[in-house]
Amino acid sequence: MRWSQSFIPTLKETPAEAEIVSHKLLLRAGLIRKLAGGLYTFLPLGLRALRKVELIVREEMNRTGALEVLMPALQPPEIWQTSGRYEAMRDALYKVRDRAKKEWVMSPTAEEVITSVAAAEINSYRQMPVNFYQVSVKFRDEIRPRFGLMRAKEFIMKDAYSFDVSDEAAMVSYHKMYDAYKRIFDRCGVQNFPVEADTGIIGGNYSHEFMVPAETGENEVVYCEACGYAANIEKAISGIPKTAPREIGAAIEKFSTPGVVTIEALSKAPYSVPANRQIKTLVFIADSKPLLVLIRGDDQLNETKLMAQTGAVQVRPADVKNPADMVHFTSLGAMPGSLGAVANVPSGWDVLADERLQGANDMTTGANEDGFHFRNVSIERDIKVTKWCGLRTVGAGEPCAKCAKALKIRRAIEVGHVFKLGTKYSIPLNATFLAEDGQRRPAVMGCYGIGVTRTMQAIIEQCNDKDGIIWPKSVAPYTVCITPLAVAPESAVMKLAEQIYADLTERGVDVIIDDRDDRPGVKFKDADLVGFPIRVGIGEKSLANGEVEIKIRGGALTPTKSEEAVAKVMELLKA
RNA sequence: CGGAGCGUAGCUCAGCCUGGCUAGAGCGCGUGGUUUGGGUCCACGAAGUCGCAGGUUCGAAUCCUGUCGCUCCGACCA
Repeated sequence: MRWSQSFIPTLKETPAEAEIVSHKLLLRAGLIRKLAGGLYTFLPLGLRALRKVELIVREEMNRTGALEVLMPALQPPEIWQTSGRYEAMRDALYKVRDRAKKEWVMSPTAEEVITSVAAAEINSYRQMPVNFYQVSVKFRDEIRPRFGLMRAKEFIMKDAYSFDVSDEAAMVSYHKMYDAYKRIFDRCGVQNFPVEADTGIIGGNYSHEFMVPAETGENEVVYCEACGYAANIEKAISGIPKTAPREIGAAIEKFSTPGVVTIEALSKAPYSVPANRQIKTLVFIADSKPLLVLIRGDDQLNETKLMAQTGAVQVRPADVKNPADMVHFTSLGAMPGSLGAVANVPSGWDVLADERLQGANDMTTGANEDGFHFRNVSIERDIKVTKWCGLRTVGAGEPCAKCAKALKIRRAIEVGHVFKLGTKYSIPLNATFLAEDGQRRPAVMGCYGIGVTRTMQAIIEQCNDKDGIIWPKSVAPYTVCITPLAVAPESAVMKLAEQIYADLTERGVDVIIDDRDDRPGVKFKDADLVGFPIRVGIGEKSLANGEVEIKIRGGALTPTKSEEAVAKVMELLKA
C-alpha cells in the first residue's frame, strides 16, 4: 500500500472525548472515528488490525475443529422468553419493531439461536461433540458506553457454542476452548491470563475469564503469585480466618445508641465496638422479594456473589428514597443503621450470612429499633440464618485459600470468557438427542466469547509508548513501513525504496510505503504514532554509505547494507 | 436513572462572569515561496446557523427556560 493512496487521518492533538491511552491512540492514529457514543467507524488501518485479530481467532478456532457459521443479528423475542433471558437481560437488549409492529431483538449473543438449530438438527449422540462459532456484530444497550471500543453499543464478538453428550465430554470441549483462548491471546501479542469467574446471567457453573492486565481495566482480579490462583473479585475467595469466638454465655443485651447509624460511629467512644465485632445488616430486594444480608462490620459485600447465591434475575439494595422499599424498613421496625437480624425479622424473609461470621459471638448489631443495638450477640444462638455463603469481597494481602501466601489485586480488561453451561438452554429449548443407550437426553453445552474489537483496543492499551502504538507483528495493520526521505520518482532514494517495497510485497509482507512528499519529521512521527513494528528508513545520508536504516518500533535503529535490507526485514519478521 | 462538567472553524481551545461594533488563536486545510534526517519558516486565503428551540432585551456566543448531544463519577453490565 502507498500511504498517499490510503486514508490515514492522523491527529496531532488528542480529541477531548478520549480518556484512556488506547482510545486516544485509536483516534490519533486514524484507526477509528466516532459516529455517536459507543458507535465507531473502522477506517482502513483500524479495519486491517481488526481483521488480523479475527484471522488469529478463526485460525485457532478452526484448529480445534470448531465450525464457523453465521447467525441472524435480528432474533425473535420468543426464544429469549423461552430461555428466560428476555427478563434477565431486560434493558440491555436492543429491541426494534417492524412495520407490522412485531418486536425483534438485536442479538447480544446467540445461545438461543444456536440451541434452536441444535434442537432441530442434532438428534443423535453420533453428531457430537460439535462446536459452532461465528464472528459477528453484537448489540448491547449499554447504559454508559465508554472508553471507545472497550464498552460500546455495538461490537464485534466471536461466540462459540459446544454441544456434548455428557458432562465429562463437555469438560473436554471446555478445555479445548480454554487452551485455544490461551493461544489466541498469546498470538495477539498481549500479556493475558485466565481467572476463575462468575457466570452472571449466561448461566452455568464453571467459567473462566481471560484477562489483559491494565490499570484502566474495568475488572479487579485477585491472584496469588505463589500458587497461581487467580479469580475475578466477583468470584475470588481467600483463606482469611472466620471470626474468632470468645467466651460464650453472656446474655444478649439491648443498649441505647442514639444517632449512631454507621459502623464507624459505633466503633468510637463511648461504644468502642471494633468493626470486626459488628454485624453489618443490609436489606436487598431479589426479584421483588426482600431479604437480609449479614456481613462482618469490617467487610464489604460483593453484590455479584449475592446475586449468584440468590439465583435471582435482579438484585438491588433497598433504598430509603424509594417509597416502594420503605415498607420493608417499616416491617423491620428500623431504618438503615439500626438494622439487625436478631429480633423482629418478618417471617418469610431469608437471612443470608457471610461465612466469616459463622460461629461468631460477642457481636454487636442493630436492634431493629432506631437508636438501639444489641451486644453479646452469638450468631448461632441469636440469629436464624437461612443460608451461610461467601459474600464478602476479598482484599489485597489476605492469605491465599490454596497456599496461604498473600493475595494481590490488580485491574484487568476482560477479553474472553468461557462457560460450561450444562443444560440451561438445551432443556428449555428442547435440544435433546438419542444417546447410545437409547435414552433421550439434553445436550450439554458450553459457550465461549471473545470480544474482538475490545481485544484490539486492549492490545493498544498494553502496547504503546509516548510516541504512539507499538503493534505486535501479528496484528499490525502493516508490519513494515518504508520511509523514503525523498520521493521524486527518479531519485536514488525512491528507486531503492520502490525496489524494497516490491521485494517485500512479493514475499507476502504487509508493507506500506510512505510516498508522501512531506518532511522527514512528519513521516517519522506518523510512523511511530501508527506503530508499524518495523520501519525501513531510506535517506540520502545513509544511502551515501550504501545503507538503509531498519528500526524496530520502540527499539534500536540498525544501519543495514541496502542489498541486505530485505533479508534483514524478513529475519526480523520471523523473530 | 442520580451527581458533575462541557457543546464556539476539521481538531485543541479563548471569548461568556460584567450583553454592544466585522467572533478570535494555534494546529489542520488551499495557493505561492522557502526548507529538506524527528511534526521547517514566510505570505496570502478558504472555513463558524457560537448544539437546537423558545424567552428577556433596542441589541444575545454571552442572561433565563426547555431540549438534544458528549465526557466524567455512581448505579448497571457475557
